[in-house]
Amino acid sequence: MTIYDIARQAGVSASTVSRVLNNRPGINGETRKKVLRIINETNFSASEAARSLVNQTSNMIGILVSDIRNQHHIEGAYMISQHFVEKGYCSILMNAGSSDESKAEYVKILATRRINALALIGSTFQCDLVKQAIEDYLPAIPVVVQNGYFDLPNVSSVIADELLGTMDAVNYLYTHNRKAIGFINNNDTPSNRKKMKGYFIAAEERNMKPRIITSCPDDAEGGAMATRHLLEEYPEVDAIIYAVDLLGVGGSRYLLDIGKKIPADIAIIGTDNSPYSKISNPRLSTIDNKLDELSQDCYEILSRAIIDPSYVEHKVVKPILVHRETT
Amino acid sequence: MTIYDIARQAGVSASTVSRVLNNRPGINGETRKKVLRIINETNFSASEAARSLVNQTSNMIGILVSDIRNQHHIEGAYMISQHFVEKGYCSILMNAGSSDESKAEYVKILATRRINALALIGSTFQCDLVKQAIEDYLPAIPVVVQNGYFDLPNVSSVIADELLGTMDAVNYLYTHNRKAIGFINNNDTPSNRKKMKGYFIAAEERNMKPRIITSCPDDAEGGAMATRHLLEEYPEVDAIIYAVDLLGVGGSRYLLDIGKKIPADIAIIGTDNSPYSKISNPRLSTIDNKLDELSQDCYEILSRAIIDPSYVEHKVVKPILVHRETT
DNA sequence: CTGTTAGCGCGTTCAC
DNA sequence: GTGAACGCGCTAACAG
Repeated sequence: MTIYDIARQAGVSASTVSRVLNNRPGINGETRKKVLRIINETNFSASEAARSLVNQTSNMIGILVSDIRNQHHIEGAYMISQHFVEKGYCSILMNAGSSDESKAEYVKILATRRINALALIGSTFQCDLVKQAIEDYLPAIPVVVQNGYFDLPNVSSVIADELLGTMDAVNYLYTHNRKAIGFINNNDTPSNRKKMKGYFIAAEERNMKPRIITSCPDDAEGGAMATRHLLEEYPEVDAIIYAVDLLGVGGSRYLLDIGKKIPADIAIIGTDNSPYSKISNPRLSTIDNKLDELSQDCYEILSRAIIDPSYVEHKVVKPILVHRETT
Repeated sequence: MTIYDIARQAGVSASTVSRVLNNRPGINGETRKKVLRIINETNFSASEAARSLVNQTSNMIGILVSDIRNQHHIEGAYMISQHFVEKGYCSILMNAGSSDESKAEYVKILATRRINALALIGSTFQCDLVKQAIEDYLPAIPVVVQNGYFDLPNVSSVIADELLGTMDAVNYLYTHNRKAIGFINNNDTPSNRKKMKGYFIAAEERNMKPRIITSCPDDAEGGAMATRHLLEEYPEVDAIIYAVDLLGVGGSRYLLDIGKKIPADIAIIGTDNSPYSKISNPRLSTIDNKLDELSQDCYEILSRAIIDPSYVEHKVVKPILVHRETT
């Protein structure tokens, strides 16, 4: 079913149908009505492929997330997606996978679909392959990275100052009488590197020996295990900062299980102010990296850049400490 | 940049470029190499819009979820998406919103994109508007509903027998000496109606008075509140089944806070075997509706139906009870 | 093995 | 206010 079929049934030409479809002015009211009637009767829907081809624009916004099952990334994707949908775009969300290769591949896939803008959610997109893919295949459309940075003329960034956030956490704990503060990291990402760096800097400033687990499985179980390891190596630990809330949830559960009191014996601070931190028992204190604010900014930047392709912005937002039951 | 540009630079015709692009056999090795070189040098990527137009297929799979932030729906979407991506499809995930209107609207949007297949994740898609939209706009492509059913020739379904699951939970509690079993529901969905129906049937079979909260906010806070209401009305309650794990997490926290022992005083069973149930403290016993199995089945059915458009299947999977620390 | 031609479904001139 | 003709970028059929 094409506009020609509609045209024939309505006794008009295809261009008239096209005009009706696109709400163009300068059409006889009766003609318009008749065409509209046929369109509805036949449940006709115009091919976006054909439209995209002639209009040279797909009306689509690409949103890439390394793993859509990740709660705080999907929240960001959600926010951006909803905003664009409201503006009439068709925003398509894709799971880009964990490897750099597959992320770059997805950039290319979206390029073949001729998207109008691209949002990359998460610091792990910040890698050479993705940068290269953008340079090669999307050199001219607006791109924004949530929590990552590229030195490219068409890509903006909105970054949480996680180094500062972690430093604040260490300093808070230190000034509240914790002198053996540990840090537990899950995996190696640009974002986590900033957190660790913040931890090291603050520890050094306070003349504290760093007590750190640099990697563990990315779940509650992993947090528990890593906590055990940390305590085995540094039994004196009286506070732990976790690179991710979920780790802290597992860790606090483990500490409770072995008879520690929280926060009396050991204080705990997670990261991200995720739903997990709110519902865990005890409720987790956490470094709020303001991910929702980041996403909001991503959307706004992209919106502007779609109108003015020369628009690029690099923004940094400051995290805050949220105190609940573990500090 | 089009294949004509490539053709000119390579000194061949556009069809040769097209053949190279599509790995068609019967091309001189040298010619192929030269074309490939130019393609790489120029970072050319073929327009999918044009391809879709001529091939009459977009190579896209639509996946609709009412709210992508919902953890167990996104898990399903993830699984289906990954499978199709491996098969070379471009699977696009969209947030269809909570209203029936917007869900139907998204069906239409995907129709204009001429997707090859559609997966609807969640029982809330089971409504007249969506059914109508499928009939009108996607009457001929394979559709599958996870946890919902339509009487339409092209739509399959994979359904969790939640009625049975809830009955099992009631019966388990009853045979373990709980005689005042409550049920807490969040919102009105086809899926939740089945759970409540199961609860009512089992309660009646055991001659138990139904003790129920029919709606509450869809979060831990809401679960806590609803639990308080339930206890106010029925102080004798010695077990509670929650329509959703997260409600149970909030509920158990509330019960602990007011000094109840779990499961000694009150046993608790959630629903879905979600991550929340695993990490909560105490760890939640839960009705596992096997959502991952459902999604896997959705994928398999859709795969088959893409090849054989007459293929339709309606499958029911049985839930099981998972016992952890609250029973 | 390769080029020419036509057409996919739509939007957009430019006539009338 | 409306239609005819062309072109968007690509693939397929047919020649050669």
